Amino acid sequence: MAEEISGRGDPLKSLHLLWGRASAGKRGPKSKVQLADLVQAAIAIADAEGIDAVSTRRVAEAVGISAMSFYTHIPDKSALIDLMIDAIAGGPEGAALPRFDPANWRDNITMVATAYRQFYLDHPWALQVGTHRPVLGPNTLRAYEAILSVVDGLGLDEVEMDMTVTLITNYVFGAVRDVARAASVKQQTGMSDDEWWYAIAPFLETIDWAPYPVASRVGPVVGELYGLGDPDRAFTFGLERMLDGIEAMIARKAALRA
Amino acid sequence: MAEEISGRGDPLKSLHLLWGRASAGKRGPKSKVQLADLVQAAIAIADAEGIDAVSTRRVAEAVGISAMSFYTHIPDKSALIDLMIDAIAGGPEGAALPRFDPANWRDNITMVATAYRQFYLDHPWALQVGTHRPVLGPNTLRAYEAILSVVDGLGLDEVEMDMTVTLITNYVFGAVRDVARAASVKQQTGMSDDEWWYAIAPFLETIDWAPYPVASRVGPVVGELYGLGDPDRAFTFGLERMLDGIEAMIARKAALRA
DNA sequence: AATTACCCTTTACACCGTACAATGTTATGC
DNA sequence: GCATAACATTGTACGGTGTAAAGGGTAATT
Repeated sequence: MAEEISGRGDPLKSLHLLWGRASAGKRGPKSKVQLADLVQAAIAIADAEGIDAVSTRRVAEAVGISAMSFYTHIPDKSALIDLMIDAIAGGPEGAALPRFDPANWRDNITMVATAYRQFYLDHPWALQVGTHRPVLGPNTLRAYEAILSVVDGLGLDEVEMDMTVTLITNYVFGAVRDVARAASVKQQTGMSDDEWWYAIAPFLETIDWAPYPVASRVGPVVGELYGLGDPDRAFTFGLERMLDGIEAMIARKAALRA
Repeated sequence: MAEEISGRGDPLKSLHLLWGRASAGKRGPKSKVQLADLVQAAIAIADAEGIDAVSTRRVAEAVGISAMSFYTHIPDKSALIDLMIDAIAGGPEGAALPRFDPANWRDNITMVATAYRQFYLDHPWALQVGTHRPVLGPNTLRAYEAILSVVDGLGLDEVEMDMTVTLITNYVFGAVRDVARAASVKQQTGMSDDEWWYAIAPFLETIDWAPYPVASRVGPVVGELYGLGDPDRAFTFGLERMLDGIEAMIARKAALRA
């Protein structure tokens, strides 16, 4: 299994585990470990060494059970991934959602987008998990509720709200990918960005740049100022453009109503 | 190797292969296969069955050489991934870049963004490849040149141009992820979205939706109209918002100059 | 003719996810 | 009290992965 894909196994089994509806097991011997132990161990491994290091064998060993005992608690690896995703979506602890004042919608979106970005920066391995089919766990749902709330009360209809949320999450996902991946690539290759550029620089000088006039003009300027680019600044820049675009839509709808 | 990461092995080896500077081998017997044969075979497998199905053994077998013979041509799997990415970045055939008229910049960006999206839709496995460190092959560079060109001549400085390109590519990447992933998930699970929803629907009715008021209001409306959502419409919607945001920036800069 | 450089191959290792069967443990029904 | 059903845990095994190591064959160079 090369790529981790959430929602791969029997969806119902994952859902039952996500919502704590596992049958619990009355008859046999007590479990040596809890479901949450396995999930936390897996997250710890992923945070420390990346998602690649998370194998069923390693997780089982980490909590002190044998490789196959893992499957007593979790039906397959994709269910483990689902549980990991929902667990980290919970954030540090189940804090109540703040009340968002629509009047400050720009600040609200900025706050939510930044938090969403931080989520991925804290657990960059989550980027590598395919989440087309949403992990419908309690924490994931709460995150969706939060981001929907910040576009509520702006005069948008339901479909526009959903598409605006999609716009925001899509942008954040794309924007965080580079910076988070940087860490994981370095982890796996043991080579920093600077070392990498230094290694390939001599070769780049042998390339004929004539077919790439704009790139050869822009590239050096950007590189000199920011190295590989300043992810924080690029994120803020893109977010501002997006907010301006959303503002134009809100203004247009308000004008229509007047 | 669970996740494919480009630029993992010796960067110089990949670069030499990308630019056709491989030593070619004068002394020994003729190669039974060409480098391009291996790359094309790997792409065919990935297009048909996803990146997971691409293993060095299968690629070697597909072109008629033994498993280890693969390593005569390509130093390791990450180099193969690099070559695959650059090969598909070339598009159908090396067509010359169109001249972009800055006056039609909205159309230009739309065209490039749509083409970039189509690139991922044609080869969804490319989404799963970590590309933090760019694959600096000729075709990839040409694609970067193209997208930089459409933000050239708009009155932006080099850094703004780069960040605008980043904004666009980030959005497209995020936007295409869902729809492309849908195909790959279905491929791996053999379950369509409808089947999936049908399977989990009974469970969803047992959930207490009170903590998720906005989601439970928006979700059904969106779902009824579009099922899991209309990716094409969502893409266009987000792109329009982004263009509006870029337009505001261009106007502001023009006003400053006046 | 000898050497050298190169392509191809077989074998092997350590890892992966997990199917299967066996063994041990506990709460329940009689 | 005891048989039984339900459960947890375990070792073994299979087919897959990337690739290191070593050896055999072939063709151009010396």
